[in-house]
Amino acid sequence: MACIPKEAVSRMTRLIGDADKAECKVNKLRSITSKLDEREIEVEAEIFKALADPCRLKILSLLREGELCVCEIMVGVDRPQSSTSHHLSILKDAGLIKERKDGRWSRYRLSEGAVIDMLNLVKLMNEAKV
Amino acid sequence: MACIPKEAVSRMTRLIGDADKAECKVNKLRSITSKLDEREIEVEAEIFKALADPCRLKILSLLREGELCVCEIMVGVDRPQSSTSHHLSILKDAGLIKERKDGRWSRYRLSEGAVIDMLNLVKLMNEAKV
DNA sequence: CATCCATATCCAGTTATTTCAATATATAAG
DNA sequence: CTTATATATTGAAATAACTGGATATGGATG
Repeated sequence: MACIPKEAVSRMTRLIGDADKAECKVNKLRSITSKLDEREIEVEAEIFKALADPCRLKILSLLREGELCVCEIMVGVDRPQSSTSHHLSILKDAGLIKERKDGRWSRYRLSEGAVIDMLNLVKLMNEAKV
Repeated sequence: MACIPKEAVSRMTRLIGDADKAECKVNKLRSITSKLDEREIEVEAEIFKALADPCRLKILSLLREGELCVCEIMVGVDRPQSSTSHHLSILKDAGLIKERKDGRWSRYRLSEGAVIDMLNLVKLMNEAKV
């Protein structure tokens, strides 16, 4: 309850007309968000944040072709090493890609699961917009 | 070609062993990213960015129940008016929600299409992580 | 047309992200 | 055990994003 918006409650009363019904709706709305797991939402936002960068989306496109090591990804996205490595760690922390150490090389691949579905979906949404 | 990582190319030669094969792989990797539409990726990142905030995820949860006006959303997410309005405009610009003006009230609803699938998918990914 | 009211926009302060060079770590090879 | 090499981490500057109060906009109402 960071800032109880009393202002909004009175607006709702005007909107709905009946003070009791408005009160009821307030409780209903609050119950929806209070049932949400704060931690879980945080993690979901983290996953979306990892996807919210053009360079990282390019990395994921590259990895659709299969496992690649960092130097190959650098070439694919045309970025310096430290930058590439940083993006990879964000994707890994979000669980979108997996790492496999192979001597001094690090090989990355897409995580099994919903990553590809996600990328396909957003492509669909984009087309729908236009 | 912001910064051609020659360093990476020589690494790839060492990784692959054969200089010709390495050259070939470089071209293949570059062709993947050069075929990507820069503008399209930008828009996709924009969509993910809109989803990458806990408050906005809460708003989308609220709207799964149906159309709501701004004052109701304020109550649901417990944020001041300007903040709520700002988040709504980001979601709208990304095409995730639609607005309907009704006198001086603004009513928002989820866009038809893939929004809900997206939210369900990320929930799945989250569970898979744990 | 003056006023009220719901929402949007602007603004300034704060915090988070991106970027890349420089440095650190860690594996391999001599 | 010293050197070379592949990647990770750090640090610092630039940019972008979030927040909430103040103000503007635009519809409704008298």
